[in-house]
Amino acid sequence: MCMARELHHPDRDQIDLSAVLEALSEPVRRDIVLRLLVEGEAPCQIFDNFAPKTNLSYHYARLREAGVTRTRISGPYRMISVRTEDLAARFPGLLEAIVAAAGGKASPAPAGTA
Amino acid sequence: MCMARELHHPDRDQIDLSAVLEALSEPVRRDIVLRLLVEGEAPCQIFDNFAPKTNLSYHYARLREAGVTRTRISGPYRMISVRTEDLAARFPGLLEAIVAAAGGKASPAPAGTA
DNA sequence: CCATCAGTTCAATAAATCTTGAACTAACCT
DNA sequence: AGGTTAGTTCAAGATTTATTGAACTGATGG
Repeated sequence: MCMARELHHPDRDQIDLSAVLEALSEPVRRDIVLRLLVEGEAPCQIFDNFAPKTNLSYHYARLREAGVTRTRISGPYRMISVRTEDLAARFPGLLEAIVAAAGGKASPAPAGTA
Repeated sequence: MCMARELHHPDRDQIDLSAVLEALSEPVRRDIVLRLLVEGEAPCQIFDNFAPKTNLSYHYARLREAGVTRTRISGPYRMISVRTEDLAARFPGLLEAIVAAAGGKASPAPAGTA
């Protein structure tokens, strides 16, 4: 019913390993993270060709609630970024290993996005 | 209906990142892997206090089909082990990072198992 | 104010996952 | 053969996850 002005993000210490692995086990979510690591902070719309909007919204929420991403409201946009420092502090090397593992077959690099 | 004599294991090259992450996102399965890394190859029964047998059997299958573990039939036992070399070759550093991340709150070390 | 744009929430459905009891298999022991 | 042990398969229910259309919110621009 309400659209919270401040979105919930878990504290660094509360980031749960199961939640992170689960979040990153989903290909669309992993592609989002991969792309964000290249782009840095970005508006959500850069992912509009990854899936229908309503589905993306669901995936954003899962990533955010798992502590993998941070979402900031900036005017009409949601700026999303990976919580690299928090993840590195809590689970050293984990994100790097997953990114490296996914690197070979990363996001399909849809035409007209670079 | 049939109980295959040879269990199916994916080839090293076919181990899928999503499947591995998904397999290791489950706490019971992660605890099994953690314990196996300490014990080396072990009969399944060492996990009998982790969960009901029928449930363990399900988790063994998921780990095996994801390419995380290998199961070998030895007389009346199933010997299970982690495919550390295959995982290291396919996804370098991934298993180590997950183990390190889980290390702090590893298996509950149930009494009378050491 | 009205329209639009970015993205969410709701509701409903489909699909996958988890869990367990009951019945089973295969190997071993006496 | 009969009994035991190790672990699986089947069937069914409970829970979770994924996906989508419709309706919404909140900010911006005419």
